[in-house]
Amino acid sequence: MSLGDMTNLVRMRWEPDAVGRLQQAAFELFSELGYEDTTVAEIAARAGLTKRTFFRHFSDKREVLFGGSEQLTELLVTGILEAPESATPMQAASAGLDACSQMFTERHGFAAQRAELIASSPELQERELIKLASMKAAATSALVQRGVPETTAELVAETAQTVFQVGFNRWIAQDDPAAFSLLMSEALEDLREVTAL
Amino acid sequence: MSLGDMTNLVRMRWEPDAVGRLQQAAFELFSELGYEDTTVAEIAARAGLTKRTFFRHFSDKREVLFGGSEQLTELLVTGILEAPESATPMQAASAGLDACSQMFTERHGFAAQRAELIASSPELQERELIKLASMKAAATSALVQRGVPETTAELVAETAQTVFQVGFNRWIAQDDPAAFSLLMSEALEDLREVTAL
DNA sequence: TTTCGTGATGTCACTTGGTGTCATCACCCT
DNA sequence: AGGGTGATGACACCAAGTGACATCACGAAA
Repeated sequence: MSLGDMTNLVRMRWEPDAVGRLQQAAFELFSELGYEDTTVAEIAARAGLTKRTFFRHFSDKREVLFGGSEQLTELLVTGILEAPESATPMQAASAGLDACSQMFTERHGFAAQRAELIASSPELQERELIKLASMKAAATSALVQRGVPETTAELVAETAQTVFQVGFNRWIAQDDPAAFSLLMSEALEDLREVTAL
Repeated sequence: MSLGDMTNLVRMRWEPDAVGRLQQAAFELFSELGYEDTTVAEIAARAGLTKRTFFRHFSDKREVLFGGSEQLTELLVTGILEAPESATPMQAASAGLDACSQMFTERHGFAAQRAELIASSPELQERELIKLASMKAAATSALVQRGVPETTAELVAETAQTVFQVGFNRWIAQDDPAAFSLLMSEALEDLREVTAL
């Protein structure tokens, strides 16, 4: 089988990083022409590839915009699992969100652009929502792994998603990339106040 | 063609209720063959129509399963708006959920079947999620209409969605169709406990 | 009764997302 | 130099949607 493949200085065959080129081309074209008016063939052409190759790297047209979601899920899950044993379920979930803050802080501008693009297309919104749901499911099972009862875990994960959605919207609506964790905490605090009534 | 058809009040042209026939045919075929393995042409054929006519009544293949969502949204919104003026935002949102209980209670079996079908297909899950998001947006603006500040309204609507998702899952997992409102209340109570920690 | 307008449907051609299959080509290893 | 391997290209194909135009069933007016 393959032995001497990808060294870390990676010189892949042909032009390197087909995935990256496709993502870049797609982001540009979606921004220029709009999602619906961009064709997969156009994306592939700008990346110097063909339609068929696009679909070898991405399961569908939307997926090209959702590259980092697996890593983000992993950050979230490990953040939950590595929370102190004494932490309540909700505190563990918050730790999970905090563990994601670096990823977001480094890409404040990009995240905002991307969010705007997604907001412009129902198809992309649908995909975004199911990605969030998938992360919610991952968080649930991480909580269960911590010994939290299933029903509680589901509720906490659902609540964490609420906190994230509210906090994220506030985060991209302001200028400070580093405010991520703070805004998440504030969102949770506001949620407590609102449900208390 | 058939003249003595079944309508007792309204006599539509050709066979009556094309929309209903398409919904029925789609639900049957999705259950029999699965969503992905059912073709729009097949659905239309079973309803005695053509593919083109299907797309005149439904904007896409998924939409045929989401008929009642506008009415449900209206129930939710009027429930929120008609809550007593003294109600807190969260109480108003709960009143909105309560206003939906009749709709659900009457269709416990159907709702469960439908939920199972949706759970079987990512495409359908995406559509379900965006419908929920749309209802959340409607709830938000209803709350704003009540004088609730925008940020609070968003948070409350998001929280209400959490309550609904948890409560709904518990509702279809048990036998009593009438337990809807009760399960919603319990979900909110559980959420309070969990976030308090 | 005849005619006419209207709305729902059928027909057909077309674009695009997505897939299966096979050929090709660049690279690495022996 | 030759062989294996994995990424790509080429091509045919299916299904979701859409636009344009014809058609048909009705109700209403003449």
